[in-house]
Amino acid sequence: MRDVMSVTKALADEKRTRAVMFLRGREMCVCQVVEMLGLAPSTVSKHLDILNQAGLIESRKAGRWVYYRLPDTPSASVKKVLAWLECSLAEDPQILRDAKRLPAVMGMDKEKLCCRYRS
Amino acid sequence: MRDVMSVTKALADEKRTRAVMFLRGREMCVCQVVEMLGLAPSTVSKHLDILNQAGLIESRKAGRWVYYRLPDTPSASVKKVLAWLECSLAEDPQILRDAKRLPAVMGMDKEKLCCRYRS
DNA sequence: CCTATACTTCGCCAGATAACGAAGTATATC
DNA sequence: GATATACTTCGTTATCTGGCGAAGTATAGG
Repeated sequence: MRDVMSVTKALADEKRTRAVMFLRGREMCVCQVVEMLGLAPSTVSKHLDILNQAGLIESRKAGRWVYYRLPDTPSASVKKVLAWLECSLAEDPQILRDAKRLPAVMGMDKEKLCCRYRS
Repeated sequence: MRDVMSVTKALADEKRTRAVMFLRGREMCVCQVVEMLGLAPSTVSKHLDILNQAGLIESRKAGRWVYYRLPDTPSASVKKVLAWLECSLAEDPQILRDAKRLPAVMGMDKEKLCCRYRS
């Protein structure tokens, strides 16, 4: 029960669900997610932690950066719920907007990107 | 997005998720759900409304009683999420406890059951 | 070392949510 | 009709949650 509830609660926030969706197929550091969601770094960090605790994403530390991605070997339960999101949100306008914007954010110079949220 | 969020928010509460689970394969009136969850009728009514709005259950009015059940023809999305719950919670202790108690509650005289929450 | 920086943790605040009982609605029964 | 009853709606309260900025942690580079 606790595992399932941690997943449903994690996904019961639009920003977190969007984050899961744009982590499909790529790694992102926190500041890239910050740029995509337009939230404060501390807020994004918390969101990512909640998704991580639910097993919906995992993290990798590389120097100063922390990269988040979908789990390499998700549990059967997580795999199913990700597949559900995938097909239920495939044509969602917000998700499509995010997907369209994603390449630009991924391509941005990290220096400029990370400095951005201090202005 | 709104549809998906209404589902995740509906399931982000343990009582509501339990309710979905014990509505599998049977209709229940509100007072039976009240008995199962141990909550006030007004609270249960609200929970059932939230599940209903998300398309996870539907209702049928019969005289003074309102019966709730899983949807006869769920959307593809709802069908998938119900299947996910089904398999992720199959062996959950709380769900098993509920399943064990369910027959007794279903077998109770409705008069006694519904009067119960006025004491 | 010392500074800069990428991220997290902490403390706080505003808004959302779950819970209840009381009041309201609708339907069966007398 | 009047009463009882099954449920819903409303109003209130306590708790949870999402948001921020400030302070803390850890790592790269001078």
